[in-house]
This record gives sequence, C-alpha cells and structure tokens, in this order.
Amino acid sequence: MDASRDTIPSNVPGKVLDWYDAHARTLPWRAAPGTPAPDPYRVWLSEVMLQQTTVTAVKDYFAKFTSRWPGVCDLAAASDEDVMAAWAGLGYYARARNLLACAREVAARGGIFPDTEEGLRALPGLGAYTAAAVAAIAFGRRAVVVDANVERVVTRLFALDAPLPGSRPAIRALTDTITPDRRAGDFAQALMDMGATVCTARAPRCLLCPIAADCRARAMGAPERFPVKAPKKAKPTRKGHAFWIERDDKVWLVRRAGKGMLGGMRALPDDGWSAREDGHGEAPIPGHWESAGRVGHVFTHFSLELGLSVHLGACPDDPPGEGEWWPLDRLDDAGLPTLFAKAARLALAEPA
DNA sequence: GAGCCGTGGAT
DNA sequence: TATCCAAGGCT
Repeated sequence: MDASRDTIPSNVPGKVLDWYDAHARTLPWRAAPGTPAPDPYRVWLSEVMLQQTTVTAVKDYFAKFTSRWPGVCDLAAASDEDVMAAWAGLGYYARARNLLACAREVAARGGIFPDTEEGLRALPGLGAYTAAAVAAIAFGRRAVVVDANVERVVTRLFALDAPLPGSRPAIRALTDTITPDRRAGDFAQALMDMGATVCTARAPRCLLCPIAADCRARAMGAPERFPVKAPKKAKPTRKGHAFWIERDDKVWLVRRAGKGMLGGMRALPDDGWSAREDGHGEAPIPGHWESAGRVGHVFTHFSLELGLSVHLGACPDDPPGEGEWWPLDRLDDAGLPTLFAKAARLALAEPA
C-alpha cells in the first residue's frame, strides 16, 4: 500500500491544522494550539456570546462577564436583573435568558458541564452548533462543527451549489468527511478563522488559503459565488412612540415581557408597537407632551421609526402598570437595549 | 420548515 | 446610503 496516496492530492485536515498552528488568532477565550483546553465555562460563555455576533463585539462583554462571574456557579447565583443588564447592547436577548437558565442547571449538577455533545445539546441555549463546538473545543471530542464560516468554506471547497438553508444536511455530511478524529476542536476553530480572515464572503484571499489547491470553487474561478442562498424577504417598516416621563431627576422605566422583542429588558414605556404592527400613538398618562424627535433602528426582520415624546415635571401618581423611577445619573447602569439607549440620548439632548 | 429574535462593522 | 453579514437557537 502506498501510504502517500492518502496525502496526495488533498489531506485537507492536515493542511488546515498546519495552517492553524501557524496562524491561529489569539483570543481571550481560546487556548493556543497544542496547549491544554480552556475552562469549559469560558468556552461555553464565549460560544453563546459569539452566536451571530462578531469577535470584536464580544470581547468587552466576555471580559466583563468573566471578571464579574469567574465561574459557572457565580453566574448561576446572579440575579436575572443583573445578567440582563450586563448583556444589554449585545443583542438577541433570549441568549441571556438561556445563558442564566443553563448556568443554573450546570450549577445544580455541581458546576460540572456535561462532557459529551449529546449531554451539552440538552442544555438551554445550546443547539447543534454550540453543543458540537463545546464538545470539541473544551472536551476534545470528535464533533462536526458547522457555523456560517464552515458553511462558506465547505460549499466552496466542494462547489456545492444547492441553496441554503436546504443544503444544510449536505454541508454537514461533507464537513464530516474532512473532520479529523484528533484535534477536532482545533480543526473547527481553524475553519472558522479561515472563514473570518481568508475565505471571506466577499473578495476571498485565496492566495493565503492552505487548501486553495483543493478548492473546486476556486478552480471554477468563482469562489464568491458560494454559498448559494435563497432570496430573502423584504423588511417592513414599523412606526411607534416611546415616552420619556421625568420627575425629580428620575425617569420612568418599565420591564418588557419575558418573551418576544427585547424580552426581559428594561425599556421606556411605548405605545404598543411590535414587530407586526404600528403603535397607537397614545401616551400612558395625560398631560403636556413635547416631541424630542425620532430615532430609527433596524431589527432583524423590520425597521422601526420611533417617535419620542417627553413629559416633564408634574406627575403626582405613578404611571399605570409595573415600573420604577430610575435616577438619571445612573442611566448607563439601567441596561437599556440599543433602541431605548438611542431614545434616552435624544431625550437628554446628547448628540448620538 | 419558516418566522422570530439585535447589533454594529464592512463594503 | 443601502445591503449584507456574523462562532444560531427556539418555536
């Protein structure tokens, strides 16, 4: 048997791992190639934060969380309010709710994460991707890790032209064929680094790619054509109002319902706008209202034009419903999601 | 399967 | 400026 036959012409996993050993990015939650795996808590926390979120955006939040809650039991003991406020601005707030639920489940197990993909997959907030990533990166398991970077690298490598999202099972099967038995965690991180820095969505840097010679999309001369995606729907525009009620250097804040848009987050009272309908425009209390202008914000599946109305001074009774008077000099600690942080800046006449 | 769920950076 | 896009999960 000619042993070299297996390494010629491809040996894709070997080339990818060699590239990783030389070019891996240094990241706060990552062990250097060849060094012991980092704390599963840190791997899990980073993976949840990184869901649909860029490395740049995550770094400060990761530092803040690990400094304030060094271990999973510390996080599990935190209040919902503190965790949601700490997550404010990072987006996809269901992740924060699931993060805390997961931490409490793990704490109830003695602070030990399950060390198998299947066990991890059963925890809140861990889907197919995150369970595979944590199993591979933190526990050295062989797992097939597929995120958007891997989808791009693999569809190009094999010139798979079936459109996403229907092609996901095929992409997973192809990724399985190139995933090594050893160092599956490094391999996954290597493909993600390659996707982020070399095999980019637009203008890929094929000259820097360790598997360019194996890439069928490059051979076709059109790597940027992959992955093929189904056309997306147009975003509707919604209109609504938010209300700034100020008294004695405090502002009236409410907490949004636990599920749905910005669920569980502090907010300004609004007029009932939602992802599906415009607001009715009526203020929560009678009185003199003045317009502070409007802010725009683009969410995943709609755009919002939010008019902001301000009510100052006399307000003998609390507005109806649950809420709290929040000191203006501590507004930064309220944990307002970005839309309402913009509105607050407008109300306080601070330039955005 | 398809809709819902944030945000900011890159082009 | 408009569009695309990102280390997805849940229902």
